[in-house]
Amino acid sequence: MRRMTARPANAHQARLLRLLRDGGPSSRAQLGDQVDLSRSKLAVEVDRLLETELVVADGLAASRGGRRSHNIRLNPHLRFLGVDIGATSVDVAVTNAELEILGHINQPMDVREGPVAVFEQVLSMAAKLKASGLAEGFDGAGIGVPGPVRFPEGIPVAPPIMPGWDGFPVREALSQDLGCPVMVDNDVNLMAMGEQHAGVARTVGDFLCVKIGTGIGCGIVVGGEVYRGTTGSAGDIGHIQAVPDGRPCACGNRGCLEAHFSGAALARDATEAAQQQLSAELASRLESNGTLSAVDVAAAAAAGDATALDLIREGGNRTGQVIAGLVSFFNPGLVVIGGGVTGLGHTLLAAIRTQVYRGSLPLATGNLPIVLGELGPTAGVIGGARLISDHLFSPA
Amino acid sequence: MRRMTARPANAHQARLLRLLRDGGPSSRAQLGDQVDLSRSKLAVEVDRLLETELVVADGLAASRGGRRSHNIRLNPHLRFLGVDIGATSVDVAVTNAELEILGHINQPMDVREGPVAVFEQVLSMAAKLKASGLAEGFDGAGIGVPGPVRFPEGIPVAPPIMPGWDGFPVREALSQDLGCPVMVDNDVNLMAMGEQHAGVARTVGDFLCVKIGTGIGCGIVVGGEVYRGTTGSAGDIGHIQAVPDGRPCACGNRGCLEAHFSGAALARDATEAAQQQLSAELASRLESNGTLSAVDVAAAAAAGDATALDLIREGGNRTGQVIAGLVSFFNPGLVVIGGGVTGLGHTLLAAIRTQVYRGSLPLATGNLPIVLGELGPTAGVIGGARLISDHLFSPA
DNA sequence: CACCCTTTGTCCTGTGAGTGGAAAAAGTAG
DNA sequence: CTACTTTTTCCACTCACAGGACAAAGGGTG
Repeated sequence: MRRMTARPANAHQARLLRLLRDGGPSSRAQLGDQVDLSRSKLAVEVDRLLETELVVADGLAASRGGRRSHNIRLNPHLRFLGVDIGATSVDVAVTNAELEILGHINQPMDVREGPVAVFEQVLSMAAKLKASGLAEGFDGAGIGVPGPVRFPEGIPVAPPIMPGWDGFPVREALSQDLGCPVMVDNDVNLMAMGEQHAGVARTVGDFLCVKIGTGIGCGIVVGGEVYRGTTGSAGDIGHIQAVPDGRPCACGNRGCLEAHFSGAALARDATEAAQQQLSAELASRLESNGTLSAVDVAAAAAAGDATALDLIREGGNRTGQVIAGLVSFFNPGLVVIGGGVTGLGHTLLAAIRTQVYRGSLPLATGNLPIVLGELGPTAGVIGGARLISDHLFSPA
Repeated sequence: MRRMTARPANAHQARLLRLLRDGGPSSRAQLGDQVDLSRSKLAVEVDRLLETELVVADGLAASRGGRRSHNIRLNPHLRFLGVDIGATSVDVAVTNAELEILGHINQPMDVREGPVAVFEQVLSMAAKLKASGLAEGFDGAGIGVPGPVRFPEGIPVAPPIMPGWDGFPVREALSQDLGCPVMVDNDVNLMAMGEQHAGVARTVGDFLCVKIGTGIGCGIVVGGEVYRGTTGSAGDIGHIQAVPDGRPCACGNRGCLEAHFSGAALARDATEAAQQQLSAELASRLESNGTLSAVDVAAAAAAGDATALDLIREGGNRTGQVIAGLVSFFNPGLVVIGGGVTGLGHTLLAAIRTQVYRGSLPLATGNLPIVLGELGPTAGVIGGARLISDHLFSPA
C-alpha cells in the first residue's frame, strides 16, 4: 500500500481526525454530538476525509433507537513510529492511527556513540518491525531524545549527556531515511504526552511529569499543551540545587538533584555501600554481577534490605523537596512520577509524597494526586506517536 | 455621559479594539495593515464599532503619499479603574481606554481590617478621583489582592495574610458598588500584566515577574497569557524552602524564602542588627523612627552601611537561589524583579543575578535578562486596567 | 495650474461556507 | 402492518468575505 500523504484541509477535518484517534471508530451521529456542526456540513467534511482515504467506512454502528449509522474509523493501514532514545537503551514501537501499540522493541544502546550509530540501530529496529508484518511503511514518526531540543527544527541543543548530538539535524535526517514526516522532542515531554493520551493524565489540563531515569527531568503541561520554554530546556530540573554544598555534579556545580538521586547516582551510592559492607544483600549482588544498578537496589529493597530502603527514602526525600517547590510555583492538578526508577515503587512514592504534602501549602496540595505513571516503558513511544499524530492531524 | 455598555460583537472587532488600545489612535489603513482583512470587511467592522460608540473618529491622519486617512481612536470618555490592594497600602488609579494613567492615589491601609472596611476606603478613593474631574464613571475595574484568587468567580481563597477575606465575593460586591464589570486577580499577576503591557516585558511571550514586597510572589506568563494554576495559587513561591532548617515561618514550616527575605523579614533583621549595635546607621534610624522598614535599609545601604548591604546581599542570594531553580524549571525569556524592595536596587539585583547565572545551566541563562520592573508602583494598577480591558475587549 | 501617480474610501458583485428544513431511508417497538 | 425514531441526503437560502471598479483626495513635477 502506498503511504498516506493527505493532510486535513481545515480545522474541522483536523478536529474530526483527533476525535477518531482518541475515541476510536464512531458513527457520523456520534461525531456530530461532539463537534457542533450542522449535519450537512459534517457530512461534507466526512466525505472529503473518505476521499483522501485518511478515514474509511467500517460497517454499521449499533442502533440508538432508529436507523443504524455507518461507522467511520481512521484508515487501519496508517502506521506511526514511536522512538524513545534513552541514555542506555532505546525503545521503538509501531502504532496504528489510534495510537495503539502493535509492536514494541527495546534494545540496549549508548547515546554517546553519536547520532549516526544510534539511528542506524533505530532504523534496523524499525526494519525488524516492518519485517514482522506489522507495517508496510510509516506515515510519521515521533522521536524522543534525552536532552533539550530546538523544537521547531527538531535539533538537539547543547545536550549534556549526548556529546556529538549538538546541532545534529535529527528531524531532517530521519525524515529522509524513513521517508515520512518526523517530529523530535525531549524524552520527558514525550512521556508526558503519553501519559496524557493513554495514561493517568487523561483528564487533567495542567500537570507535571517527573521522569527519573539515568537523569531527572520534568515534563510540563499547561492547558493540555506541552510547555517547552524559551530555548527548549524547560523542565530541566536535574540541576536544581537540592543539597547546599552537596555532591559535585558533572555540570560543575555542587548539590544538584541529579547528583544525589537518579539512576546513575543510585547505582554509585549502592556500590559504595556494598564495598563498605553496609549491606550484605547489596554486596552479594555486586559480587555476582560485577556492577550494581537501580534494579539491584529495587530488588534489595523488596527483600527488606535496610540500606537499600534508606537509599531510596533519602533520594525520594531530596526529589520530594524539589517537587514541593515546583508544586508551590506551578500549582499543578497532578504529578506523575515515571522513568526507570519507578521500579522502586511505593517506598519512593511515599517519600516524595511526604515531602510535597509537608513542604507546600494546603491550597496547592489539597487536591493534588501524586501517582506513578501507568504506562511504564511504553509512555515514551506512545508519546512519540501522539506527537507526530498531533502534527499530521492539524491543518496543512 | 452615560457609561459604555457595548461589547465587541465578534473576534474582528475585539482584535481592532486591542490594536487601538495598544497602538493608540490609528487610521483605517494602519489597522488594515495589521489585521489581514479586506478593506471592505474592515470598513464594515469599523463602522459598527463607531455605531456602538466604543470608538470615535478623530480627525485626519498624516498623508502616506496619497489621500489622507481618517483617524480612529477608542472613545476618550472610557474610563477604567485599577486597584492594587497590598498588605499595608492600596493604590487606586483611573486610566483611559489606552490604559494611560490619568490619576493615581496611594494610601496606607491594613488588609487585615477585612474586605468591608478596605472596599469602603477604595470606593472613597475612587470617588475622590471622580470628584477631581478625571472620570464621570467607570466602564470597568481590575482589582488585585495579595493572595490566591479563584479567578473565574473573583473570590479569594484561603489567603494567608488576609484573614476574613476567604470566600468574600469581591467581584460581585464591587461590581454592584461600582456599577460596572469587575475582574479580580492576584496582585502579582496584575504586576506581570502591567509590565507586559507598558513595561519591560512588552516583547516577551514567556516570563516570570517576581514581586518582593511584604511577602514574595511570582507572576507566570506563558505564551502571553497569565498562568494561574489549578487552584489559582500558581506563583506562590514565598513558601518554597530556601534554607534547610531555617527560620520558622508563619505557615508552620521552617526556612521558607519569605521568612528569610521579604519586606517584613528585612525589617525584622534590620531591627535585630540595630539592637545588637551591629550598625550605627541602622541604630540611629531605629532611635529616630521607633521602627525600621525596608526603606531604612535601602537608605542605610545607599549610605554605605556594611550591615545593611550584607542584609540585602544575603536576601538577594536566597532569592536568587530559588529563582535559579525556577529558571531551570521554566526556562523563561525574561525575569522581572519588582515590588516594594526594588528600592534596594542594584545590590539586590546583582546578588540575584549572580545566583541565577551560577545556579542554572547556560542554555537557560545564556540569553536571559534579569531586570528591575520599569513601572514601580504603577505596574499593579496598569495591570488591573489591562485585566478588565482584556475582558471587555473580547467577544461577548 | 495641468497632469500623473499614489493612497484612501465606497460600492457592488461573485463565491464559497454554512444553516436549517423537508423528505427519504432504515431501523425499532408494539 | 403501523407508529415512531434516528440517520442520511438533498436543496434552497443566508451571510461573511474577497476583490475589482471607481470616485475622492492627496502629493510631486514640469
